[in-house]
Amino acid sequence: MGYRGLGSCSWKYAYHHSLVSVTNSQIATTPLPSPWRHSCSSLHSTISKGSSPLAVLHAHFIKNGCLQTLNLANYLLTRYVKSTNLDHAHKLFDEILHKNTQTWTILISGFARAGSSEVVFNIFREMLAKGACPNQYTLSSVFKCCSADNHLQLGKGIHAWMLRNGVDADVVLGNSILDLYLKCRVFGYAERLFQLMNEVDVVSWNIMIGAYLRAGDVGKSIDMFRNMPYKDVVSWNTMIDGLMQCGYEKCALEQLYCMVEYGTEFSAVTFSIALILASSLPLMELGRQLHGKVLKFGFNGDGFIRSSLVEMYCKCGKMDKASIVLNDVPLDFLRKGNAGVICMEPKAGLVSWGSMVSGYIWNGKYEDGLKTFRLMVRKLVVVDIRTVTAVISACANAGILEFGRQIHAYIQKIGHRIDAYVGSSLIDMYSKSGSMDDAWMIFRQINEPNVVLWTSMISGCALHGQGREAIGLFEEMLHQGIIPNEVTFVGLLNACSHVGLLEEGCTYFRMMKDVYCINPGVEHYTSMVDLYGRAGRLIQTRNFIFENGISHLSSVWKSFLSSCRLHKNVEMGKWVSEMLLRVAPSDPGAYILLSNMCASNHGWDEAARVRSLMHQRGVRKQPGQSWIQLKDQIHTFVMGDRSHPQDQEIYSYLDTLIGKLKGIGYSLDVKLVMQDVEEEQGEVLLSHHSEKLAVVWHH
DNA sequence: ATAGGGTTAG
Repeated sequence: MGYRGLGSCSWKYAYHHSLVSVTNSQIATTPLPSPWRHSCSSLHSTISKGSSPLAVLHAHFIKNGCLQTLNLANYLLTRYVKSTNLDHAHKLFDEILHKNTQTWTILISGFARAGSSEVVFNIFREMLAKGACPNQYTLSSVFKCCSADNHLQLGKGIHAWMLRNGVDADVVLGNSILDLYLKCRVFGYAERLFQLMNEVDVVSWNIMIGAYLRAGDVGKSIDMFRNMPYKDVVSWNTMIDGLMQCGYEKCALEQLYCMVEYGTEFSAVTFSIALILASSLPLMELGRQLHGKVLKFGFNGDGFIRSSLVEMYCKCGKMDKASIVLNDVPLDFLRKGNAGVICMEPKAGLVSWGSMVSGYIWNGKYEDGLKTFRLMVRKLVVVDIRTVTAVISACANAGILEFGRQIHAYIQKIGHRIDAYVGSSLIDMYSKSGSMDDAWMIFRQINEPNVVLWTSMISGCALHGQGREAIGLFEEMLHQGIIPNEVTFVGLLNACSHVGLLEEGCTYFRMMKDVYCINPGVEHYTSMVDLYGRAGRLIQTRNFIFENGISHLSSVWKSFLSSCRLHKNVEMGKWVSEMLLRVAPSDPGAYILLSNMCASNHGWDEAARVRSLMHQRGVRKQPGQSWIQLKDQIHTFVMGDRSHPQDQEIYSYLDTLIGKLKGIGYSLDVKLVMQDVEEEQGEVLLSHHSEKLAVVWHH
């Protein structure tokens, strides 16, 4: 085992024979070396006194000069790495004077597993500089870091070096190179490598299929999935999860049933994925069956699965069931006295607590969410920052600023540093709820070159129509060497279109394609159509749509239609709405927009015809709602709503307010009402718009 | 030693 492939290569440093032979001694797999065994009993007393066993061993090695015995030193190094004590590992590493390939490799693979890519690259460079010869393990660790860090150049360089020197890669090493190329989206290279590899195993196929799914190429991945010679659990998991991520929930469910039929045993990951599937469909029945199996197979101690269960019940609206899962301590694990599981438990438990809090928010039960969060804080000392992040994100999407603020305060109280993750979700929350000052404060406070962080600030500016600020941020970001991604450009283009910065928008769109090689997605195209349309360049808009082959996207036509209305171009508007209805016959928005446009030109008959067509086709529109939060309570309003306990007061106050507004020259744009109602009635409907009701309640 | 699950932004 161990060293192969590189042994025969013409490694350019000559003195490697000795190193290579040492490499062949299999330190990590041999039983404890004898000096260690001798000192075992003497060590035992020291260890039991409470000092760290590894540190004691380390001290012992230094005292007896064992560190310069390579296999002993490597053994200790392995122990440090396995206990994820990387600082100590590095220190020990520096103390070892004569390192062999294995010494370097142990350290490199340790840091690679911890995700410290930069450290790995540095050690690897040092290793080459010292003339040590990397083996298959070393290289696959380095490749892993390359793919985690998107470091295509380095990976390519090493691969080229391997080819030049006739270094064979075994399957594992081949797979890590394959993974690198796929993670960096150079599919051509990956495909050629896949064909040229001497040996291809399940993992290779899984890597390929997973990559195609991530890229959204469902057809190709299904094709490969069918043709692969053997499928393991991971293959099925990858396929089911990927289909779900691509929005093919039904297909994913089908594959899940196929998997059962095929006879592949479920792993913990399968349960986790299947439960997420059940909550996104949502299929309560499937979820309950899965829950039964989870209990049967004893997977209920797994934090991921528990939180998926909680989330599933929350999404199905069964909060009581969710809270039962949450409070169900896995007694099995306690009884077995499985120390590892119990140690993991607080963290895993927190994941499900976080899901529970998010679940309450999802279901609009903010009070319960807050209560659960407080309980969580009281019961568990350490709060996992990741779950807190998810909760903040839920707050942002539900628009409950107060809750988010409390969590923010809590994070500061426990003294946790606000990193890019939490920061991004906080910025998102503050900007969505209108507190731009707070958003800026967080942004300035973090000062990290993180794309998501900058993107959330740019998007926040876009949301508030601060186009110039967004552009300023973007330029500053480029100046700092941060590479923008597709989401960054969504925010930036939106900012441009909101403010009507046509020139700038076009420049950035070109920059995105030409400089950053990002293929525009639906959002980018829609933004561009919006940009041209709002600027009144209707012909240009039409040309843009056909030139880019995006006439199948309903969002594009909807934006175009709004622009037609904005610039009162009825003729173009009619044509656009025909296109829209052809593309999206079951989208209520299409009918509303069209009927609105007819109505604003007094084409009441036509407007009514559109509406009846909509009813005929069974398309229904959800009425718009507005919320407002006062203290701990959320008040919900629908247009013309009379259900609020204090509706009398609200309406009379609203009428007084509108009377006053009219007195100072405010007029309601009756054209904005889509129905064929009398002018007067239209005014009433508009003035009782849900947002107005909510605002009035506030006073 | 290589692949798979839930921290952030549209």
